[in-house]
Amino acid sequence: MGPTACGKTTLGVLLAKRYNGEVVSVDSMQIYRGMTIGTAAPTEREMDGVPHHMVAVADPAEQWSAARYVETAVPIIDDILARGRLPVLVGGTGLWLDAVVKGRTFAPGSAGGEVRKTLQERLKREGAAVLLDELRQADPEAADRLHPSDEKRILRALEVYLETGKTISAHNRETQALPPRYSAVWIGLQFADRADMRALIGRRVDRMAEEGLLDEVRALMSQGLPSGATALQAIGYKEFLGVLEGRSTTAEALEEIKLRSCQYAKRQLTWLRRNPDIHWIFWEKERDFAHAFQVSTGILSAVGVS
RNA sequence: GGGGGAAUUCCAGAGCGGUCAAAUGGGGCAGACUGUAAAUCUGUUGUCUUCGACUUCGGUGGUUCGAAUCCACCUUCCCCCA
Repeated sequence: MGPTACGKTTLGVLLAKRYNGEVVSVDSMQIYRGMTIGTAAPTEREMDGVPHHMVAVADPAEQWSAARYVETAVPIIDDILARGRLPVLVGGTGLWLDAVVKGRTFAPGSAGGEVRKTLQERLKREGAAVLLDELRQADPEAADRLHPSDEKRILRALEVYLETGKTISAHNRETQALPPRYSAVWIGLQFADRADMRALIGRRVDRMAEEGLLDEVRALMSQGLPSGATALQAIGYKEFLGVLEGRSTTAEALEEIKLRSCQYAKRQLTWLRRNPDIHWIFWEKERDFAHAFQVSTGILSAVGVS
């Protein structure tokens, strides 16, 4: 794992080939169909004959979530293991990665549910402070932990309580106590110098445009996506949508995409950095896959993977 | 050639004699994160070892107890008339 553009896809395939493995993508946007260019999803050629799972398996109009991902991916991973092969999880969506590997469960509560709808309306009408007070009655622990501006999480915490009668704090405690689902070897990629990462992201975004990102966005929109679709949260798509609608120029959109991508990469690093189990490989200037491959196999053989 | 306007901390942009190291936004940096996570939220951002001290608001002088704020000149940029 690692931030965008760090070379996860390539290294993943190399390792899968070496260890008789199959790649399982852990990426909240690559799961959607028709978003190959903008999410830098692996192409047929990049896959190089290695089976890939959880890439382009979902309708972009659908609402996927971490929980749904886990439900779907775990049987696939188990199947790979049952066939005596090695699952190589490749991805940069931190929450999803942790949820799969560490075996965490999510409290119920559906996105389209009544409870949420009601809460959303109340949030709009009464404000977050009121909901936070209410949460404090049921779950003072969560209320203390949450920032008053963190509307999303206040809402969710309250939702969990109303839906299940159990506080989200209690749920989190229980799920964190569960043993990890898999004993994974974590390998992380990142640039030693942030400027090099930025440069590469810049080049990659330019290439996306050349490869026809605008057409991809147009095709996606012609399917009539709901305006709130999760897929449209993807960087690159929302910006190019603005170009299609004449709100901005291509040049402006490209700058915006580069910026957002760099910021996203930074957030990914923040998430990953707190995982003490990750073996980090640092790129100096250019990405050197031969080197990374060598280091990775060294790490893997040290823990007995062959 | 004549007339007018502007120069502010990384950027944009407030401030228009004291309460200004200087609003606000952006960017940067750091952090959080459990059914939207490529999303969302938070902190911080002149220097120094804290109370605090010190150096900043194009440049140089001046007025004043006191200036980013007033005056003069200089430099650069913009606009208008020729």
